[in-house]
Amino acid sequence: MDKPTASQNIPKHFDPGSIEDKWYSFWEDNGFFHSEPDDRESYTVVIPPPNVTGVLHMGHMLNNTIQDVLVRRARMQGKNACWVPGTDHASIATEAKVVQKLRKEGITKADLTREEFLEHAWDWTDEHGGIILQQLRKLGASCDWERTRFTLEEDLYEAVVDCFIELYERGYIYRGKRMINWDPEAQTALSDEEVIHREETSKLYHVRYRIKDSDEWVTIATTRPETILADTAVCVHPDDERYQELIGKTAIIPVVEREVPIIADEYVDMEYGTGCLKITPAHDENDYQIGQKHELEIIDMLNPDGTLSKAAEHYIGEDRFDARELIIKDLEKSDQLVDIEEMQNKIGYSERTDAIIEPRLSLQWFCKMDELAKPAHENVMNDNIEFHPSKFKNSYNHWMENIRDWCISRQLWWGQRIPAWYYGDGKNDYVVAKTEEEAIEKAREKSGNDDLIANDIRQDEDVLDTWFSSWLWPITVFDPDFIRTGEPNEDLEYYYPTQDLVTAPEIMFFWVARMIMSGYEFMDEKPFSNVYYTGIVRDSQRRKMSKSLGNSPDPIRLMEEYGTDGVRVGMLFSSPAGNDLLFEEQLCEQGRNFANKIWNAFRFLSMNRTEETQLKDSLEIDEDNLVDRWMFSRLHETIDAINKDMENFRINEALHKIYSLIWDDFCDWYIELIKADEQGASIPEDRLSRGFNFFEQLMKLLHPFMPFITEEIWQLIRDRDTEEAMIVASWPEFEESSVSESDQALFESIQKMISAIRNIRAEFNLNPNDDIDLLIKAKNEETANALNNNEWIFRKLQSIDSFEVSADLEKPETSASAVIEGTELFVPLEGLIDLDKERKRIQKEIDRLEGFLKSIEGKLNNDGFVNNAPEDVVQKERDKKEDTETNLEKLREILEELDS
RNA sequence: GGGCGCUUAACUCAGCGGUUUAGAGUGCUUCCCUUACAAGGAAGAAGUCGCAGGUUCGAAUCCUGCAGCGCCCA
Repeated sequence: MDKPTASQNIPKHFDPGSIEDKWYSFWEDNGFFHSEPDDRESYTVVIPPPNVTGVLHMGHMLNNTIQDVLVRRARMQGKNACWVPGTDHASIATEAKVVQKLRKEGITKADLTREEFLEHAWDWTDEHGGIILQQLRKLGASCDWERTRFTLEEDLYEAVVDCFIELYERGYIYRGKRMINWDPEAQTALSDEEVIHREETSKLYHVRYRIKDSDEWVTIATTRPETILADTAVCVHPDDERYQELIGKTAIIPVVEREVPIIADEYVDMEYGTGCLKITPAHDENDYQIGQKHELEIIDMLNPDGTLSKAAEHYIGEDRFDARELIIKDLEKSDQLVDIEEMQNKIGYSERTDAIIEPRLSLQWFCKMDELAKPAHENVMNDNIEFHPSKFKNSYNHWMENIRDWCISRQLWWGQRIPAWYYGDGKNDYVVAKTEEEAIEKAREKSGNDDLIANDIRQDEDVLDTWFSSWLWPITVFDPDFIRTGEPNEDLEYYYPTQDLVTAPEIMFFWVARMIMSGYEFMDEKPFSNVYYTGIVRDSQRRKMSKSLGNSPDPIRLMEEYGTDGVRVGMLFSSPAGNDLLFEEQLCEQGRNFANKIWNAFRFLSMNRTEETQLKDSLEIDEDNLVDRWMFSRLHETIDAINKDMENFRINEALHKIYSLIWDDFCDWYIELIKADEQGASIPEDRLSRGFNFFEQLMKLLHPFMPFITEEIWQLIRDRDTEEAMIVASWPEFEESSVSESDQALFESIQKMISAIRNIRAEFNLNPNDDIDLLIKAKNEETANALNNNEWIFRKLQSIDSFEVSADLEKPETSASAVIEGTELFVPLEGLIDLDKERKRIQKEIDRLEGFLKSIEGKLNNDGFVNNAPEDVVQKERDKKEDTETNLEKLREILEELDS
């Protein structure tokens, strides 16, 4: 490939669209993403598998960019980096979409057999599946695509079934009738985590119940009056003086006219409502507990679709909310509705269908949590697994301490079918087995009926919670057989435990906690060492970006418009760990502009290159050149800082540092200073070579963040063999000896002097091309020498006629001046200078320094400070005081002379 | 109700070990199309770090309380 040189036309604007696909294919085709176990240290990340039929949104964009940054850096560090991609079948979400699609075609789920439905679901998956993986490629994700997994693949499916059987045999899984969250829309049970509670204004209805054989009434309060139909008791607090008389009497439930006992239980809050509680054991968790305690009747008044069942006796077939209206009218008619009060309460909605959740007593499969949770809890609290940021340990701790058994069965078809087989209607007439044959055998044994045949048993119709499959992800992506065999294969041995997991805090309980549980249960080892929680991407009104709100920009469009590198940088820039990110397109613009800046730095260097130019293989600075030494020192200082930031997952900080090193140090100063000495001339070869060498180092540091432009430039700088590609280039090594504080201090003080001169030019409207004379009265001989040696820096950056530096220099008259660290700068401006303006300028600086001095003196005059603060801190203040006093003195002198 | 956060420039946010009268990007003002880059350069204005206490020699930073906002859990 020809390297761009002076003779070629390099476009002024970087065009990301023209190179991204090229480099992505190059990386993929050459196997750079692929990992096989070897002798190197492994660095492994498993992707949080997105919904198989989903499309990329901004949250994915952020999350996967962060993963890619971590993986690419690890790869450059020489680790065997493996990022396993894949998708999740997302049981309820996908099934809901398929049901919706069928509905549009006039088909309801009930019309279909399980097999027919699954055929539709697979068609849907084939049609929409994998789009998101394609989109991840666009984002530059360096995933090992050969390891792509899908949670419903045959062997992963089998692993989940194995896991169920194994945990059943270990005594963790049981079947029971318990209060669960029922989604009437999807008609399935949900786990506690799948219910979203939202605060709303509701009505609290006060309803009076007649006391049997008396004219007395008791008034209860409820937000769900339709459930009155299933009341089986009224409950008061045993210490409530208002109701002592009533305890033990019988109340008559309105509308259904059922007689129920009035019981006493300390659960009742005397302050809430009327202090009288209606008890509906079938439709409220707490009522259920009380019901159990007092052996109350349980009346289930709801059908699975949320309509009223025969057990309700009234409004049968009506939806529960219509029934609510109807019963209110009837209560009014019978004069039993006493009051309607407005109040705030939390209402549970289905995470997926947004239907209002009905607590319902139901026979489901549960996974016991206490034993499984123990090591998972401990090992996060003791930082064996580190959370970043650590504040999330608190919510994790709280959840773990209050953990409840996990409802794992779902009344759905899309997922891993529960391997339980029933041979009768009795509570325990079932066996858990992997195949029908095994089930028959076990059933024969358990029932004692040796004549049982396949027709006598039927498999459980339900599937398992999606998270019951994805909690095995870090294990089964490497070895799906492990759950069954207990013998790790080579991959599992090598890659497990993985290193880092990057995910959103909202799935800490759904997924992270459970992966940790399954990791310890099956592997006896953590699944990962670090969990990095990203922020939530919000819009400028702080709303979470979501499809339904339509407030999320399409990331693909953004990448096309701003370039993938630009969008990646834009997202990372304002995204510290765990803090939400208010996304605006402007962020992408900043990223794009940065890419363009880099491109033009490259363009400039290339324009000074000819076919004959020889670049040195590696960076060797000119030790006699302060600018080289300074840049080298800054480079190493930054390598060190970036390494530390990355180790602490302060990714945005690391990005800021490389951004500033490239833009502020390299472009604004280093490049300016290696420019040719004469207009129209080319940069001498050795200087140019060092420029390129530095640039190569910068590109390496930037590569994890901006993979495309860095690879493009890397490849345009030299001809490289495939294995010399940027993606596998070695991460720059930090050398402490390369950092020189004195070189940096000297150069920085020269930078300040240049800025001071520029300020003078701006204040007095001097054209950049107008020559000035510069006289510098150095604070001492040493400084005078140093500045004299670097006269060329001043001349390169400023149009200067005469340049004079000395420790004892006679001040010129009518000049503009500045004092930098005790060194005085004079720019004679006879005729041009506005003395009044200059006086004000100097006075302003004096005021600033006086304020500064005052604060220093405040500290030094404080005995407590001088006696208690560490000596070096006190000394620093003394030095500052002295320097400031020197500067002030000089400025005052200058001002005096201006006045005379 | 319990827990966790947040409140810093006009806007969006950094500020991790307490010690340069607080940083970045955007926006704003002035100048500059100086042949790498106007998607740029230079200079500049802009903040009693939510409020009130406390600890300390010293607090945006640690502690307590309050207010406002947000999230999670029941």
